[in-house]
Amino acid sequence: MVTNRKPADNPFGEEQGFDVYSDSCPARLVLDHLGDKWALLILHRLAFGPRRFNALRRDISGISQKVLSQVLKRLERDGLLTRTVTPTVPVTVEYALTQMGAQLTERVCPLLRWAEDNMPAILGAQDAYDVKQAAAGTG
Amino acid sequence: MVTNRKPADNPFGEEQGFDVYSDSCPARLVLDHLGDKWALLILHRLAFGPRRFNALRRDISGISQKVLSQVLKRLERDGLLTRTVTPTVPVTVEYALTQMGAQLTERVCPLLRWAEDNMPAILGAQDAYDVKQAAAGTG
DNA sequence: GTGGTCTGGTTACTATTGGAAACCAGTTTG
DNA sequence: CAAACTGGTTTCCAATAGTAACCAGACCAC
Repeated sequence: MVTNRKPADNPFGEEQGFDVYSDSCPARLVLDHLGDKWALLILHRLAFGPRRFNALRRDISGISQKVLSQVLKRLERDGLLTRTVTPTVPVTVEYALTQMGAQLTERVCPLLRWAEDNMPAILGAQDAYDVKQAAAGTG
Repeated sequence: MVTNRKPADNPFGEEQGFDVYSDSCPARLVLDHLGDKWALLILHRLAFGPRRFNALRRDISGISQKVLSQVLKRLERDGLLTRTVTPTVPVTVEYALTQMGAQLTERVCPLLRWAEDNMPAILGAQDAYDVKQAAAGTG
């Protein structure tokens, strides 16, 4: 059941049948998966080209095997990447973006770039906020 | 302490000092917040213009007061949005994107648009995957 | 003046998830 | 036989997410 709510005050007017604001909309399912820093990092990393499990693990410092495994499985289920097992010895498993995954990643890259570029401003904002909060608590 | 690791096989060559792949990089902090479907939805919603607490709550079906409150606070701390309390009666609290938040949201919108546009393909992929998994389990 | 509604939250409590570390299985190397 | 590579799964605990209830101030109806 797809929702078709189109808010009257939506200046974008771009909805085409799916509405992420509705909790019954399947687009939320994607968002649930994207709402995951690891997924964003993995997609972005695979934009560099296909990559094997342990290579990804080493690339993305801080991710655990379990989580990497889980997220890769999710992304594969979503059709965003493919998992290719090559029966070499030891077995090698290569992950690569599908065309759909590549399209999505095109939208993800600017986001990560922005995050990298704007870190100083954000850290400054956090600092200012914390100072203000501390002052409010003190006074 | 900012990491400067620039993988040799990075075909983008776009890093400018921050590296989201490193767990010691502050850019991860942003990603931690973006890695949150609610944050993405809220930012996208505020792109439509300033909005009050309960308006957002009604817009984004499924979000609870607690989570909305938490995420708004986080985004405010990051300097992505402002919280303006107007001492009317009852008190009204308006949330609006900062310039920085608006910039980020520009990058978020294509993502949500893509999610909406590509739902059929993703649902199809999920279905195919599940069928394949079930068959593998049966056989 | 008592109850209900609006505003915008906070506070329990619980279910789900996230993450660190251990373990598994196959093969090669020492 | 042990170690290390491959790519995971399992176990356990802590953190988080979500549900529902409660709070506080001011308005309105009665």
